[in-house]
Amino acid sequence: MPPAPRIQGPSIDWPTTLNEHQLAAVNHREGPQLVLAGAGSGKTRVITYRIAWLIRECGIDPAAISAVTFTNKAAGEMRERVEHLAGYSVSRPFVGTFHRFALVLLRRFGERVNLHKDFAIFDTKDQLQLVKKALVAEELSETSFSPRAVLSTISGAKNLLLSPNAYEENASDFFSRRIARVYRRYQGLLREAGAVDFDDMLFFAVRLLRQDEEVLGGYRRRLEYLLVDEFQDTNHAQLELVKILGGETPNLTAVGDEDQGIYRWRGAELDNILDFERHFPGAVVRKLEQNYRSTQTILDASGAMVENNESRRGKRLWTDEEKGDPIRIFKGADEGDEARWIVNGLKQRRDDYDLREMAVLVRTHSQTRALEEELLRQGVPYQLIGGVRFYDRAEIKDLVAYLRVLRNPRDNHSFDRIVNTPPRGIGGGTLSQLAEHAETMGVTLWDALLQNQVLDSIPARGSKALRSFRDFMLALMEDAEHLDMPELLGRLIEESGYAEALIEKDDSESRSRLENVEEFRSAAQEFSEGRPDQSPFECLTDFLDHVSLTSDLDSQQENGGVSLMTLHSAKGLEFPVVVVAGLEEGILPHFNSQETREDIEEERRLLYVGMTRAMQHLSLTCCRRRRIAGRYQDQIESSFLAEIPDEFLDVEVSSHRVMDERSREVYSFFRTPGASSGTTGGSMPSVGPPRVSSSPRPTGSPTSSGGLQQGTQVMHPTLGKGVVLEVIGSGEQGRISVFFERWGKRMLVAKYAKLDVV
DNA sequence: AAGTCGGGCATTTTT
DNA sequence: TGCCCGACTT
Repeated sequence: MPPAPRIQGPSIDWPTTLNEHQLAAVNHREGPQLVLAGAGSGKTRVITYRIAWLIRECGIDPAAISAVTFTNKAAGEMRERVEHLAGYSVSRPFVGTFHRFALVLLRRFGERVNLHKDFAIFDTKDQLQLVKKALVAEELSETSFSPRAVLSTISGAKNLLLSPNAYEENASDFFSRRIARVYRRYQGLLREAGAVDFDDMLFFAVRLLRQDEEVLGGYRRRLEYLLVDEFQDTNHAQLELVKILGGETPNLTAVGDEDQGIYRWRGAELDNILDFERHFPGAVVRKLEQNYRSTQTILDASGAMVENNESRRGKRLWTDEEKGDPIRIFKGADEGDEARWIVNGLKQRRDDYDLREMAVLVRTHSQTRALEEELLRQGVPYQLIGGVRFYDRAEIKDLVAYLRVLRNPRDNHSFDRIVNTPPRGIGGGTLSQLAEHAETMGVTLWDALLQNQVLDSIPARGSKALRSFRDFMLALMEDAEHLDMPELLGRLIEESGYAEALIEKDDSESRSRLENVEEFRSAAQEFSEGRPDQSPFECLTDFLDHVSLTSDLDSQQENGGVSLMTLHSAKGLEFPVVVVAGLEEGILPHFNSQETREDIEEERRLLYVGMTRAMQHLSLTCCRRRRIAGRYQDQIESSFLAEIPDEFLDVEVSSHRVMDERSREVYSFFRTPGASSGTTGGSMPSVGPPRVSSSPRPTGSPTSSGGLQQGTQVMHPTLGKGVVLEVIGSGEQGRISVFFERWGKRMLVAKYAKLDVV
């Protein structure tokens, strides 16, 4: 419960609380401004103080201010700080995520863009299943159209605000024309189910504002000041949303750091921040370069590295604090050796730091295994951040699907999920008959289920099960009108046989599932208690929205251990002690992200984000050999390592030698006939100083498969050195199988292979 | 209709 | 090496 309304927060002495540049950004009056806020330069501070300043010093109505960010967590922290600084008042500024902003809009006016009144929000897993359904409907095979790839294409289209029609108009090749059809079908399935996906929320919000002058007018009149955090992560739709809301003369404060843009692969456009003045003419640009987090060594080292990026405006971070320790580099023998060194190092720091002040950052989740094993072995408590999310668990998704159907029985997708969960004798045969009836009648599965003549035409066993399913669902729907949510959930878990099925099984997994079910129920309880004057139905809608938009229901609880997480999830955090592990080619930069300059630059930013999380002590590690996907591979240290000047480094090379059967095999493979050059180098990474030339890639003219034969040594612009194993076919169909020393066997399409003979 | 086995396959993931 | 999906079995 909020405390009694009051207007004033604590008194603020602005000039002593903020540095000169922060103050200028906070005191900015009219028009657009871009605040380029380096890591640790106090960007959240600028946003929160600016809101407080507008309210307290300029007398702006809080309701005329909106601040949007990307994560619930950031929004929550910001809200808290704003309330503290600005004090409570009758109205409040909107502080939340882009998606929540759009959701508020669409819950009110969604019907004006043909959205279902009670639309559900489908998450990534729902989306993927829907894409699969769409592929089946379009008679396309999953082998040639990978659902994930199709989904990401659709998502990309939506981010660019391309409707299925618009996308189709731009689709020139065979592949994208097919995708256009899947996109259209996918969107149809969503509509049919009365649902939207994450991307739709932004898409339809923009569409609504574009086509409905009344709604837009209302927003423009009310909303005077807009603040956007993490502007480097905005995609086209979000930029458009900001532009529309801002109108001709946007009072926009955009805060961001192009060096920390790490979501390009998800549609974020760095150009939104790089070309800010073009998007918002007359914009004032300010830089925050004083850092309050790290030592000068960390700032200089990371700065020197990220300077290799072209896509940046450039800045130089400095601090009043001391120079600090050099950055420790460790080159291990393998991932076990690496983990051992890391854990030993953390243990040594235990005297000076709490374990929760330490973090190990990795590029991919799979890297955590070796680290976890070692932490476990040495008895060092740790917490894995961002593993399986609560709401992603099957049992939670089941219950959510039940609730969705209760709220909106048209939701075929959720219907599919629960109709036989737990197993109640409604198998594929019965279901496809029901679906057929629904199809011919042109109604939803649920509507078909209500028709007695439909059930009568289905064999007795199946129809009996369907009837009983229908009856308890009908009863629950009635309950949903007047029971509060915890009670409704209780009855649901009971009537559906969900609890019973789990209790009956009684293995360790079922028990933990049952626990999660209970946890879900108490989450519902807590939620509904917080809003006593809502009708049960409204409360249900809000709760489902909350579940969809919240990544971890019970935000990570602190267990006092070392934090283990990916570089992506480390953004926005800081730790006195940080280790970034796996600085190897193929890991960081990741092998799927080194096709283009933009790919590489994003990987470099990823490392930059990791390094700048560190306050006092930073270590970077790599190893000569690593098990990747179950196979040992020889590794080459990341070229990023060579971009950090030696003066900041303290390098240690592991004395452990690695030369077992398998690596010898690979080694000898490259010394066999044909490899006359005598450069044994290849598969054995150098142990010397980290000096890899920054442009080692000879790019010659691409060759056709002509001239290539088994045993030919070749060079690929990104995959590196390899040996041709086999040439298959020729011309359009030609394939070449190559064994790359770094990646192993790869099949390439001859036409595009870009191979040079060595 | 539901459980078991084996092949294919492996990023990052704020909402 | 382990997970997930699909085919196959009972």
